Amino acid sequence: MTAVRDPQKVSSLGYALMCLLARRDRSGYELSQFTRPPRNFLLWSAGHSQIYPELARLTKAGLVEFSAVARTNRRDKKIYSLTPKGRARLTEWVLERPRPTPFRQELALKVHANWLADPAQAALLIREQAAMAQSEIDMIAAHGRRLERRYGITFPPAADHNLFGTYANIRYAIGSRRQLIEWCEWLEGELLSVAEAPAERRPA
Amino acid sequence: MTAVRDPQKVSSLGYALMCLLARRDRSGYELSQFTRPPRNFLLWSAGHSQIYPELARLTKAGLVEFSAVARTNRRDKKIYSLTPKGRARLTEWVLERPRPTPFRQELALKVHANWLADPAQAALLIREQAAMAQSEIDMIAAHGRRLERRYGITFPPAADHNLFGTYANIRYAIGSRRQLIEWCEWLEGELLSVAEAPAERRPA
DNA sequence: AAATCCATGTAATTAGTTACATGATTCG
DNA sequence: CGAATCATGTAACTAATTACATGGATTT
Repeated sequence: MTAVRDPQKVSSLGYALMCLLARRDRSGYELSQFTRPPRNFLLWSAGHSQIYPELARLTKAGLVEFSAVARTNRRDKKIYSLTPKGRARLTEWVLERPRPTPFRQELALKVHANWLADPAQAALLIREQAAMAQSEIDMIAAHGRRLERRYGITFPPAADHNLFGTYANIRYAIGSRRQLIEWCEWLEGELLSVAEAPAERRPA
Repeated sequence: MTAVRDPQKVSSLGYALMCLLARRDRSGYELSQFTRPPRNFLLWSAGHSQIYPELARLTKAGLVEFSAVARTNRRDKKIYSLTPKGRARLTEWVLERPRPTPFRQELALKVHANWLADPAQAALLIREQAAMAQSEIDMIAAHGRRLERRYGITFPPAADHNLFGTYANIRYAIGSRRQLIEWCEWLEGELLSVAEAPAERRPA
């Protein structure tokens, strides 16, 4: 009675890879570039060690296939593509309700337990987070400009353009970081306001 | 050479539980209420099946301890509390850089692959997401009001108040959802603009 | 009477991370 | 000549989800 996983069931990561393959054929290595910085902020985070086995599963399920590209003195390169079956499944899936994202941010924990620490030092941590968010915005915006150049378009693209989804996700990624920065700035101000209070009025 | 995990190493979930116990002693069941809706948006998502083993690990590591409360006709209830060692560890940890949150939202994938679907139907999905975010905002705001009543305070609390971290996280949770709603509204508008275009101008 | 809450756990499986392993090419 | 990039994989482990299991008390 050892349960075996339904080989037709596709994980979120599987769909992420299929989303990319729907646009164009790619190798596992190329796919892995989308799941790590700076592109990971737009789609799905994953390491390459998760991607290769997932591609094997998708292949077994008949949702993707690959052609081996032989190369002199090197291991074969596998170029994956969506099968018609894979495209059909992906197209259905796109309109289904996404599963809710579990909320797990260490920063929230540290803010929750903030009262244990010195406010001035906590403010420093928050300032650093804001700076990181800003540099991520810069990276993402630079990536957007690269795309505009490469495809000879200007953002925003029409909503039925191939790259519209990517643009929408860039917009989201930047917007959510701006919101984070605003929050950090408010938080830093609050923390500094108690940190700056005369020492006699604060507990040792 | 089978590697065994360092019993002193604490997972993020472990710190989440310690954060809660730093405020007051609680049972495993009570802790689990914080890690699922509606409170999960403020701290850390987890199921109870993850919490009970984690409490056992923290106990073994000497970071928390419990006193069994005997109850007639019922299984003992365990009330956990932070040990001095646990409090020290938590206090150090609060000021350390949080690990980056991996980005994994199915919605982003569906938006990426949006061009495969009918824009009018995609717009519906997006509208639904915005509505969900709004009802989450309402739940979180209601939770905030409950806290104000229960502790006889008015938000915002002073930055050195016990509940300041909770308030800050409520603010973040609401702000990020507002930002999501704005994005959804923009996105819906864009999708409808191509959906409403005369049929002759769109591909079948 | 049924559903939900209180309360605590374990088992099985899937998902994700970190480390190990290999080897050519290209760039500075 | 050393580092980064291209390229593909496996092994070991940690984290998270889903399902199984139990049972009294309270609410509808």
